[in-house]
Amino acid sequence: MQLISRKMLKEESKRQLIEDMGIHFESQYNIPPLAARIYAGLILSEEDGTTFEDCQIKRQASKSSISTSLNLLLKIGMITYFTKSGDRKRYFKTTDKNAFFLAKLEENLKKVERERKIVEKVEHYIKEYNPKKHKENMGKSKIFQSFLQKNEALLKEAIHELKKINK
Amino acid sequence: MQLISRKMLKEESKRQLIEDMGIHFESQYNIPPLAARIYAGLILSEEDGTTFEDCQIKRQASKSSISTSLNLLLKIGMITYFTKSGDRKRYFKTTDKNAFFLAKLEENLKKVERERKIVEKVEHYIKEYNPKKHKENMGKSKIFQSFLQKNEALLKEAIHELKKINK
DNA sequence: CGTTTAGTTTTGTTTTAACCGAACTAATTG
DNA sequence: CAATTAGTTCGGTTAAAACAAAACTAAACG
Repeated sequence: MQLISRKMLKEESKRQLIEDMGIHFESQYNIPPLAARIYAGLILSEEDGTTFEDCQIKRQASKSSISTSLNLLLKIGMITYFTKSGDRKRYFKTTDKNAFFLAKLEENLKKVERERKIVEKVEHYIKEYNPKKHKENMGKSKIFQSFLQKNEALLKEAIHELKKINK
Repeated sequence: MQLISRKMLKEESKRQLIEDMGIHFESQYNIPPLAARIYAGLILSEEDGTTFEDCQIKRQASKSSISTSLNLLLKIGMITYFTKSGDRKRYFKTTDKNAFFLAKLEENLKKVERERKIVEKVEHYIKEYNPKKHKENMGKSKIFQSFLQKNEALLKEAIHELKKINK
């Protein structure tokens, strides 16, 4: 009785957690809902490696959708798989946490760099063609610029640290 | 001749810059393409305040779309407008840079906090129901955690600075 | 008080995203 | 080599996003 209730508790909290994680991953990694939940499921999975079929059962989705989602997750490097000899199935699992986190940081860095480039272009344009506005803005964006710089530094530092550890 | 070519250069670089900024704003602020380009246009605009009609002409879009877009930008606080007495038109302009940047930082902070909460929930679940995996992961996510913390601190610092200046 | 003006609202249209079902393929197995 | 297995591919459906056209409204001007 107590055991059953504990198991039900676990199932329910897992279900809810996967929903929460799913929503988070959707926006964080820009992936469709199902792929996000599959990924969440793999993170929480107790087995070492989860088959295509198990994903399908757990997510209650169609074969084609599972196929698409797994292939997407593979393509963007969020998951990998291994095989067992004498067994045709593929066993999927999340990529190494550090490797993935590194990829995420690098992407983040690119984003910040893109942002800085845009800001620079804008400043340049305004300076060139709208000097009045440029003078007004002078100094106003200092905090913004310095924040972007610090953020970039923080990212670079973390990336450096991770790379050092990984090899 | 030289003047014309300089003007054309300006128009072309403005057009291109608005496209680039548009794409950036779409993803950065999660707004539709047209709204993003309108906002970009307002940033680069030389006049102090741009009318509904001018937006329409510059963006070559329908009245209804312009209406929807401007109202969206107003609602989420990216733009404001002022009026001139004896003139029914509204003059739109971007909100004060610092105010908007502050809002952006605060949103960013919320995102990071949400992320931390999710990570905590996951750790808690794994610790509770999958102690083996938990032991394996122990320490592995240290860099990640510390990065999140530093990032949070950086954001909080910038927010604090901005608030101090703004009042 | 009718008409112009400035913008809104309502009702499509088009495009894209996310998913599914069913037919298909390629390897394996009895 | 027939049948099963593991997964892919190829339409098709549904829902939502982004925009537009045209009718509408509310103020204000002559």
